[in-house]
Amino acid sequence: MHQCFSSVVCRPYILPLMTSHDRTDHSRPQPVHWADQTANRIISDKGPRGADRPHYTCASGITPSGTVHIGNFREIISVDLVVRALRDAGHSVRFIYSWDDFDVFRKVPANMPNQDILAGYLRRPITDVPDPFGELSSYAERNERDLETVLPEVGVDPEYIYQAPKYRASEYAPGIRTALEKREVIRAILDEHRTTPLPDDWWPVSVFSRFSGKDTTKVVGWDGEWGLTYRCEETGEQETVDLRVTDLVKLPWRVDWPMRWKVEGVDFEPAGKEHHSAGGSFDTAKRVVADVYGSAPPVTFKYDFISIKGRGGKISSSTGEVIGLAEVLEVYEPQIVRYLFAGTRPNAEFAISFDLDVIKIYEDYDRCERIAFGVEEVGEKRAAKERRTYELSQFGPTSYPPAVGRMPLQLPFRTLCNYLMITAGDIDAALDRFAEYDPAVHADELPRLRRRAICAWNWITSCAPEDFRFELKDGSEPPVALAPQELAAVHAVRDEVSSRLDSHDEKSMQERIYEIAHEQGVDKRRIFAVLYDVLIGKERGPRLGGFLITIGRQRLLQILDRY
RNA sequence: GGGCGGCUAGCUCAGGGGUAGAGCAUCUGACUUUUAAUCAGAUGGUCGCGGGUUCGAAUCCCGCGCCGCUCACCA
Repeated sequence: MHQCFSSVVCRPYILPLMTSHDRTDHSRPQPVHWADQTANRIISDKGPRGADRPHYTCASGITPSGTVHIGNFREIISVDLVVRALRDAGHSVRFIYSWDDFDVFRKVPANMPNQDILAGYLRRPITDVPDPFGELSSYAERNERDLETVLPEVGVDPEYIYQAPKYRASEYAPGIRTALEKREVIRAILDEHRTTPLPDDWWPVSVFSRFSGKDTTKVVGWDGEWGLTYRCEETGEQETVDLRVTDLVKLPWRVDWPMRWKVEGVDFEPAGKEHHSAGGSFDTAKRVVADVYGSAPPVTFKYDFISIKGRGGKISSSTGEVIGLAEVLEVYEPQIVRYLFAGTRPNAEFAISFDLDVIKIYEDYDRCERIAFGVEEVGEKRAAKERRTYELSQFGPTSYPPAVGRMPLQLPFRTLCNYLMITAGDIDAALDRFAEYDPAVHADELPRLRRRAICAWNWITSCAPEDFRFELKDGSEPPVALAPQELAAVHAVRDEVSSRLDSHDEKSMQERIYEIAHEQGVDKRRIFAVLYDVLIGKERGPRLGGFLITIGRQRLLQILDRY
């Protein structure tokens, strides 16, 4: 049993249930994957499904107050993985994603265009802020759409809930009224952790002014039922609204969150570490949902932050670049994005790398796949974990095990990069260079293979270190200056290529280079440096024997004929 | 000040009462040494410190120490 999961957050609600069955049932082994462990916890904490619980409800959500970045994505994918685990266990699940687009626009993010236009809309609900790109109906929708468009690419497809229309249609009016009725209960809960107590005239609601559109208002009274009176601080105007029809009132975050748990019947929702400490918003929300709304808080866990390695370092820099899911998908294929998150415990921080680590991640994933298919043998415990991680990384109709019934063709990332550099990014030409790749056999895998190739090429052109990159010459460049013996060696290589390249394999070609070095009296280290210089203008390069064969006779002669 | 997490091999981390683990690094060997290539093998740790429980503790309990994060505005 993981210590972190029995934190104070849930203790009052899980203890009675756990003693009744799961804890005492030793016949069933603990699942190896955190998503399955969480699913089990949801089932045992929340009880079996039944008439009043036809499905488990798993929730995620965020304020679309800016570009949704990869750190925010951790929450969504974490929920998705738990949803998968519940469904794999045979349960019906509702997966909701709440956009808090009735939230206030507090500051203009650096990565948005038309900054001064946006600045004019501060303190209004983000659903009323215009799209700075001038395409969609609002700033909120811009940020929502950007994420909603890309999520299906990683197999995530929640039911979206938009809070602005719900608030404006007064769907939450009963919840707001309850908050007003329990004003002092809420105040007491929030005050417990505040340095300065909430002022006497504090109310658990915020109101957007009908006169200014902004939330710079003050509640001046409540009639005990549906009538709420506020004053607009900007215009001095005052009016009384009916909660059942007004489109101006919302709950503050710490009350809004538990209210929605109650309304949607949320059984599970994780939260970032900024929410998950004593006095944090989850901590107060779980008390508010219990003491104000009379409902048990969801099962939860805390997820840690994501950092970025090899590309600026921060997810969201003040200079404007934001690393979102779309940026990660430029370099990592979708299953590997899932693999990154499925393979890391949520409460562990990790970095998404854009540097040389990318190669290792691809290799790790391919190994995981081999283990999952039993092609590579490891210990049973490790195998079980890798298998499950692999399963959770797959999605869609070709989910594990694939319909074709065999392990997908693996194109090693490093080799793929080399081939792409030789073909200057021509993906089909690069795929053709793989001996294992047979268009007739692998036709159904072509989209996936192409996707990997696109990622590899993106990585080479925008992330890979200079040392790694090369560009094959085309023969139009001025020849490299060489000593006579070196020139003779190059000629010998040219002759070899011209007459016998096709009869060589990687190894024999490599050996032939050594022979030529010996025959021409060139140092064996030196001949490699010379050939790399001639071919790609660098001192080092991919292992030469295979490299020459890969480049092919025609392109080699195009270059070598200059000598 | 409160809360959470970490402290295990040189590095990154897994393990969580029963002989201390992996990858990378290092070293040795192989491939007539070539992008941080591949293969075989080896070296390497008082599991932060101090107590306790136990036949047995890296693991559970108590205390302490660093390091980091987070809340105490807003969300």
